[in-house]
Formats: sequence, C-alpha cells, structure tokens
Amino acid sequence: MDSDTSRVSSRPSSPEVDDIFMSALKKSVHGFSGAVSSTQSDSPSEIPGLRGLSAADEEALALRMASKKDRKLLSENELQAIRLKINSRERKRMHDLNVAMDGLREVMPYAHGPSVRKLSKIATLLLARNYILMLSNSLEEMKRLVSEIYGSSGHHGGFHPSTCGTMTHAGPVPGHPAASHASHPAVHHPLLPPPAVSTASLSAPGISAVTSVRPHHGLLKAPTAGAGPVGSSFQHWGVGTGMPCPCSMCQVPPPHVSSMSSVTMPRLASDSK
DNA sequence: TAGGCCATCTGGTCCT
DNA sequence: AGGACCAGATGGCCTA
Repeated sequence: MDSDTSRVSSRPSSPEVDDIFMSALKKSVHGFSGAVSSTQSDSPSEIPGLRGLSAADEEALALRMASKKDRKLLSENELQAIRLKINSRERKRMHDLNVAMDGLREVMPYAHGPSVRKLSKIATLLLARNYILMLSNSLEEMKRLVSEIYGSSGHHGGFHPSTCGTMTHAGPVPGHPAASHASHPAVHHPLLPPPAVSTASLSAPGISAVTSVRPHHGLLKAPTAGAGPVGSSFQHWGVGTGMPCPCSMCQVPPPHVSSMSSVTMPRLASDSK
C-alpha cells in the first residue's frame, strides 16, 4: 500500500500502471509469458483456475472470449492487450478505493502515527460507522438538551451564565452564547466520550467485530498517544481552575451516557488482553 | 506455522 | 461497445 507506512511491505500497493502495462506488453511480445505482477501473470496459461491448460485449450479459451465479444477473432496479442488494459483499470479502481480508505482513516479518531498500525479496511469501515453513530447520538442529545433548557428555564435564554464566564473552556468556543452551545459540548461536554476515546472508545455495536477481525494485532501500539481529531481537544474541566464547568449545560447529567457507553468500544479492552 | 490482510487477476453483470 | 462494479481465486507479506 502506498500509504501504508506502518506496515512494512516490499510490495507496492499500486505499482505504476504504465510501467506494468509496458513491461507486460514487452514480455507479451515474446509470447504468452508476460508477467504483470510479482504475484500473478496476465498470461492466460497462468490464470488461476486455468493453469495446466494446453495450448489448444488456451486457443479455445481465446476463441471463446472473442466469441463473447463480437464473434470476431482476436489474436493472442490483442487479447493480451485487452486483458492488460482491463487489469490496469481494475488496479486503478482499487487504488482509488484505497486512497478513499486512507482519507477515511485520516478523519477517524484513532491514534495516527508511524508507530501505530494502520486500521484494516474492515476495521476502518466499522469504526467509521460507529463514529457516525456516536456523533449522531451526541447531536441528538445536544438538540434535546438545548430545547429542554430553552423551553423550561430562562437561564440560557440568550446568553451564558456569568459563572460560566469564569471558566476557561478547553476548546475554541466561538461566541459561547447559548446559540453556540451546541458546539460547546462538542468541545468538552460530558455526553461526549472522554479523551481516551481515540480508537477504542468509539466502539459501537459491531466494533466488537473489529476485535474479532483482528483481535491480537493491537491497533494502537501507543493507546494513549495522539488521540485523534476528536479526542485531542476533549476536556470537560475548566482549564486552570481544575473545576468542572458550572454552567447548567455542562452539569446536566448525561442521560444517554449509558447509550453512549454502549457505543463505547470494548475492542481495546479486548485488545489489552 | 497458521491466520489475517492485502494486491492482483479474472470473468460476469450492469450501466451509460 | 466500453467502462464500472463485484466477487472468487490466488499468492505474498506480516504477526502472534
């Protein structure tokens, strides 16, 4: 994998297509022994499941392939070229898929870095799903709280309590008036998972599957280091005061904590086994 | 050494 | 017709 820096591999994830194509073409000139990759060949005689075919079989195959297209005969070289072209497209497609997967990994709240093993594809997908679920839950809860507060007490009716003004919020809280309070919790609200969230605590139903997928690898070689984009800025306590934010928003007991914790990943627990 | 993960090849199917 | 997408097969690399 081109982006796989943590996993040392001698095999390039996405070899230069043109190079492969050209080298294969060069080899194909000498017959059907053109090897495209280090693992497999584009030669029909080496196609998985077709190994051991005689020359006659290969020819029959070529004829069959040709007949499936437009009944016109194609030379071996033409078929080879078509096959190489298709293979090249498929490689590119898979490469693009991997790029997208890397992009997804980048925005996932798990420890990144050279010392951290890259998430597998399945783990990335499961984690992403759980992450989305968790964020959705948080958002819904925030909406509920805001409507509750605005609906009942006039405390936050337009502005934040003065007590809150004495507190230093851990993260950037532009404005901070009630209207922007929705973003407040995103910074340090108890409803949201603690900093340790990183990869592990994002667990949701299904992330245990990640555990089952890769139970012993230990996705986080340094579990406490480098929390992701979410975890790194997490702080519920007032900076400098050592006190929790006294505002009613921050003191509302998190009713969904349990549900949130149900979204908490048990994976690292099993990882730490 | 077994198992997990991955890249690649391949043929089939669907879509434009 | 050509390309995109998909799933099965295969073999290599890595880790426990």
